[in-house]
Amino acid sequence: MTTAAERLDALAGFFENQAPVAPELIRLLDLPPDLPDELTIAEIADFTGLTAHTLRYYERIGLLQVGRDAAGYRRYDRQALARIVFITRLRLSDMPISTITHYLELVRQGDATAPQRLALMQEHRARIQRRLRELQAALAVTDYKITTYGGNATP
Amino acid sequence: MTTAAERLDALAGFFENQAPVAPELIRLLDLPPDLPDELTIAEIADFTGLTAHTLRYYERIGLLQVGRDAAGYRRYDRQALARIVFITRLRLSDMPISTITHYLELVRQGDATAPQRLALMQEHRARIQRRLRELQAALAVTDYKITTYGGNATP
DNA sequence: CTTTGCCTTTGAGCGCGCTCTAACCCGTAC
DNA sequence: GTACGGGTTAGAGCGCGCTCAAAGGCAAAG
Repeated sequence: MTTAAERLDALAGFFENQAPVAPELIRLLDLPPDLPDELTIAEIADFTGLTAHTLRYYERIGLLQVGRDAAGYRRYDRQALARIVFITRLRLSDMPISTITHYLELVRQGDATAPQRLALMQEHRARIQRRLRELQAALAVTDYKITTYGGNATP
Repeated sequence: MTTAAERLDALAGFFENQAPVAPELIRLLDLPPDLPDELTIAEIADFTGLTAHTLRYYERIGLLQVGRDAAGYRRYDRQALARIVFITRLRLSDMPISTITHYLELVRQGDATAPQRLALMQEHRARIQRRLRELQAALAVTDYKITTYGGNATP
């Protein structure tokens, strides 16, 4: 069994494809080959590492749309799963939920919004790169401290 | 004039030195050579990019101790400045304020706590590295999206 | 039939890190 | 003197992203 994080890696980037998730992806994702087409909230939570609470919250604020079965229970198909993974990836890079919502809204509006989506992603990439530089600077300070402690107990 | 961010880089890592800030650092930091020994809150805010509100807040929660002049105004010496920069660096790498407070408390307790401080920094370094990997994964997804938009307007 | 456990909804609560407000004080410029 | 642009305090408020609680429904196991 892989970890939730590894599975996220495997699925990320594919949420917009209308085509069904490719078989090799399913293998990568460690899904049982006889995986039902629809997953429960508990399975999605287990798979992605999000809590069921968070998944319901995402739906409540309009970040996600999920169907229901006869009993009123949520049913997630493979595309929903891929979308959740994509959202998770954006969240992990600190994209605000409002921006993700906006992005997905653009997707729903169709091809005409592609340039805006591109711009949004480029801006996000720049932000990530700034953040990477910040973190590397912080890492340097931390390493400096660690080295100092290693060589000399006096701060 | 350098930016606040560049000045932060120059000062980071030196807060614990009891020695006065070295002259070459002062040059790096773009401080006027006749810099008074004590700075006002507005100067510190300008220098670090923090707001005066935030500086007061940090002091209120015990993260910082700052002296007062005759009129009751805060006066920051060079060591205080270096400490603020160090704190800022840790904050930028998402160290919780409570952990920074704890770390500075250990520093105040003296050399005996060096091993604990070392451990704390090592743990923090590991966290930063995890975060760097996460961000790089997110960057890959973002780049995938950008490439897709570049090659083909259809998502 | 009842227990058990997971599901549903709405709404409230929370932890973090600021950020702002109100009421007041200080020192320089006119 | 008085206006003005700083500073001071204690305390309240806020935005974000969850997280939990209450009250109840569904279905398989015993």
